[in-house]
Amino acid sequence: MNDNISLNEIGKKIIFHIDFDYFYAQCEEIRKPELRDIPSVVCVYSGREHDSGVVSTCNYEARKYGVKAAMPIRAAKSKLKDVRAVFLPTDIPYYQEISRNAMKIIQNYGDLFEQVSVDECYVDFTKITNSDFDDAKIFATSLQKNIKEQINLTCSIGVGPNKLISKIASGVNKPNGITVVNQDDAKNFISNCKIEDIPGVGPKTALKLNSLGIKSISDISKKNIFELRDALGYKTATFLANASNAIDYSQIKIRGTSKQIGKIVTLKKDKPEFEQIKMIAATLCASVFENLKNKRQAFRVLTVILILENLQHVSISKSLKLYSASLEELNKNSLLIINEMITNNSISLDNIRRMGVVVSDLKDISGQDSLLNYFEN
DNA sequence: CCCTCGATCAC
DNA sequence: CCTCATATCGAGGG
Repeated sequence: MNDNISLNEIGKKIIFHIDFDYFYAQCEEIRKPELRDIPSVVCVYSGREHDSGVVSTCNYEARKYGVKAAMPIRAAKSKLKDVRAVFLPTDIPYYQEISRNAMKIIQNYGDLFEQVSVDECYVDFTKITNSDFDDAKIFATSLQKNIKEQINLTCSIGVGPNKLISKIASGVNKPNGITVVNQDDAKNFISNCKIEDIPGVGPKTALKLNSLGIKSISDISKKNIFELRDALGYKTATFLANASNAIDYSQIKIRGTSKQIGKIVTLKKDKPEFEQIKMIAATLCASVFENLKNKRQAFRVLTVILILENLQHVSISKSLKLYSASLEELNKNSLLIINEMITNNSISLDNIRRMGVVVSDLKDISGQDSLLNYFEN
């Protein structure tokens, strides 16, 4: 992390966090406007059993009935059993296309841009606003209007002196909201947030903080930093201590090529034979390979992940001596690892719930003919 | 330092 | 009942 920034500069920054509202469900509304009036739920069907899987996202009509992201599909259906509602599977390529178009509009504002995910990005508006938060509000309004007019997509924007504040701010007025928190208000703003509002603080970290007697954000700044480090580790402790004072040194970072590519699937409920496991592994490898090929990247590290029936994760990885872009290599090594897992770690086949293949330590190989030959196979 | 593995987060 | 993909951190071993 680059903390190498002079103090004068920090106070002047203006960062936008832009978040597309209920994104997948809103994309579906864009192509099927009739969905706007009824609860709609976009689902990730796992295929394990009928209707097994979770809610990816849903529109605000569905939220009125208590439906939420990450909720089991069956639970969502039960909440909506008495009303007309629509359940749809995800169509990621379609959402990506809408995302690309919207992100393009945002990038046209010119300054430093970091896309965090398909529906989220940060933009540095320091220069274009001349560090004026009133100007920033006008830009946010115009940006929102442009995206709405050109793509028919609504978004929520948080404006702050750093990524942390803008990220939290974008969640304050949703959907279609703008929340501006200037430098002077930032400390007060963060003090009134809940601990779990801080990005990076999930259930586990909240629990650890609680056991230190920390229940509010101002409790964090009162806590001894060394105690905090012992409990949370250096990075998280430092980040949180700063965050509790509305300080965030993290920089907007243009994201290049991916650092890892993976594919994970849920197995059908019946007890798998080893032959089936091998076939699934081959499918996973083929999918990862496709992705690798499209991105023109080679890998050096291969990881196989098993998720057991008790939801425990087990993973084994192997580093190759050389970078590889070969499906053969991928297949061969994934099988080696799976064999090792089953023999060494005494994992029985019918205890496997999900299986995944991930490649990492990736290298861009576009333009390298010798390696590209691998891809033609 | 590098490697491997697990944990955590958040989408 | 419990998806899927990615990034990051830290511990522990070498």
